[in-house]
Amino acid sequence: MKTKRTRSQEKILNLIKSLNRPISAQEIFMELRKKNENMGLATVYRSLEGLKLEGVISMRNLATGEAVYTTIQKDQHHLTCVNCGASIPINECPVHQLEKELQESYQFKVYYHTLEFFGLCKQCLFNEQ
Amino acid sequence: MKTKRTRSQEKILNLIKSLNRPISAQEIFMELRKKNENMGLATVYRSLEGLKLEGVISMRNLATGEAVYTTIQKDQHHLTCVNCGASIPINECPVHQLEKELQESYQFKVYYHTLEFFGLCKQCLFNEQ
DNA sequence: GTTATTGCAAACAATTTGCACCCAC
DNA sequence: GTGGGTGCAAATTGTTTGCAATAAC
Repeated sequence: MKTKRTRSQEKILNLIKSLNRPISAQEIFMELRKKNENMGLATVYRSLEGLKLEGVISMRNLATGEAVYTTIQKDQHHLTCVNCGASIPINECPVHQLEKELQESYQFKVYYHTLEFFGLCKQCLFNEQ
Repeated sequence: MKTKRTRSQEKILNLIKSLNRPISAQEIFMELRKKNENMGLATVYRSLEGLKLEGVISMRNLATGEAVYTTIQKDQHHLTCVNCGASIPINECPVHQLEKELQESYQFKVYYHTLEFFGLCKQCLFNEQ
């Protein structure tokens, strides 16, 4: 929607693009500090808000409730263990066709989707008995 | 895994079962209070933790970060608007087969999955331009 | 009597807000 | 000079923890 970005948004977007892992707002704050590109924590949150709205980054909540951000990577999903919180990436994704259909039937512009499986990982399954 | 539940867990599970909508921990606390089945907020959280581990309830995070709980309802997914936060339920779900395969290939006991689409709803799409 | 469960209040952590300052145009 | 963008600190909110009191077996 909006086209012009603030300097802070650019810095953050660059950082996120340069990583290939999800990163939390707090981590972004610290990473930028390391690079001497200091920025207030509030600004980090405000910038993420804008980028999210623009549809260039995705957000998901970890088992801890903490939110992490990435550039929109199609079809990177996870198995999350409700016991230990482990997050195992998987590659399969069967929702392309559905996404297309939803856009039309609901007139909803889909930026991305999250698909997460919750349960017990191999280890916890073993330890729990 | 565990079979015996605490009294608090039973109360909460009953409440959750009696609703057919997701409910937050805070709301559970207040609902129980209304029913004169008072319970400390900490106990609510501790009980939910146990039920989650047992695999009888599912948890998902709203756009606000707040966590809501339901009995495990197969295939109740949502379109979530990144602008206004609206959460539109949909019925379609194309991941059954995959879920089965994942259980086997990762030896991960899947309790449930979440599938959420993020983007702009009809209204916000319209207002943003 | 021993162990698990609970309530309360304090602690915590992530996020948001208020407000004064500042920089770009 | 005006307005959006920013930093800082305080406020808010959801959740977790410590501990003493209580209930279950």
